[in-house]
Amino acid sequence: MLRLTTQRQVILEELSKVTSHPTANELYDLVRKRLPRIGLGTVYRNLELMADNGMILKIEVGGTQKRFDATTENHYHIRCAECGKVDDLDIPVLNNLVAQAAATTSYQIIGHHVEFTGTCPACQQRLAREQAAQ
Amino acid sequence: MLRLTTQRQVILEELSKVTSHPTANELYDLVRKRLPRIGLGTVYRNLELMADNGMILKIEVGGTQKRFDATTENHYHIRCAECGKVDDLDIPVLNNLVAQAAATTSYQIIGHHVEFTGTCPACQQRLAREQAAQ
DNA sequence: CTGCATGCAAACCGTTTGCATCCCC
DNA sequence: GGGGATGCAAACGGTTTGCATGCAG
Repeated sequence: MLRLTTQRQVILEELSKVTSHPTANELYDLVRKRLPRIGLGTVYRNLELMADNGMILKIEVGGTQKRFDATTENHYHIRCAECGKVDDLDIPVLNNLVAQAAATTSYQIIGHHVEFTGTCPACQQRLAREQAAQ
Repeated sequence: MLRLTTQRQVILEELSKVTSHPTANELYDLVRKRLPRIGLGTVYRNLELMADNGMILKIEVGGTQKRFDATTENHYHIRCAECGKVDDLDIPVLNNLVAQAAATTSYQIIGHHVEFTGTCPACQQRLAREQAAQ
């Protein structure tokens, strides 16, 4: 089944090196430093494939682009409404919430995700500076 | 400020009539029955505008398209991994979660959203039928 | 050797935007 | 009358896909 190609290895390695929840394009830039001839399509195909196989986590949060994470255990995120940056949140996963939801819906539940929206420190400063300038 | 145009009224009315969290395109189809000459751009512009003014809720969940909701109070959703359908979940909003998150991040928190993933009843049946057929 | 995986480029789809015209205040 | 709002169509950005070739098993 899953063939162990150089591209696949390098994509996974580069994703593991980084904690920034990169988009496919950001990862493409990282991987291209080691494999200059890799195609963007290959990056997309492999990210999708590895996510399906549970090797990585696909984070489909608000904002336009999908993001990826080498940490596969469920955890929550906060996204900056200004710049789109995504950080991990260190709060416990609410497993009891799944039971609660299961009791009120006829869907068969697969998983859940909590996403906070906020302003990251850098954008807080920038906004304060811009306001002061007026 | 917000001018009360026919288009704006009709978009809001049609969104209020419906509980299905329509995408911009679905809403465009609904609105076009009453205003055949309305442009898709107008629908997008007004949805964005009304969301910014707190008149409607913009739901940026997983999946590709944004969805909209005339109910503006925070509530949680479940999305079918198969067909993309989105339904409301009748579980209480976790306001204490915001305090918990605030304590562990340097972001200034604006809000939060919980999204469950699952298989909707219709897709459960379809999948069972497809499996039986093999 | 076989067929899955790749590189490349074109297509796709949802969304945004520029512009001339319109019409609400 | 003036400035925001509209309709239209073109542009945009992220993602997917078709195809000929390459390479892992």
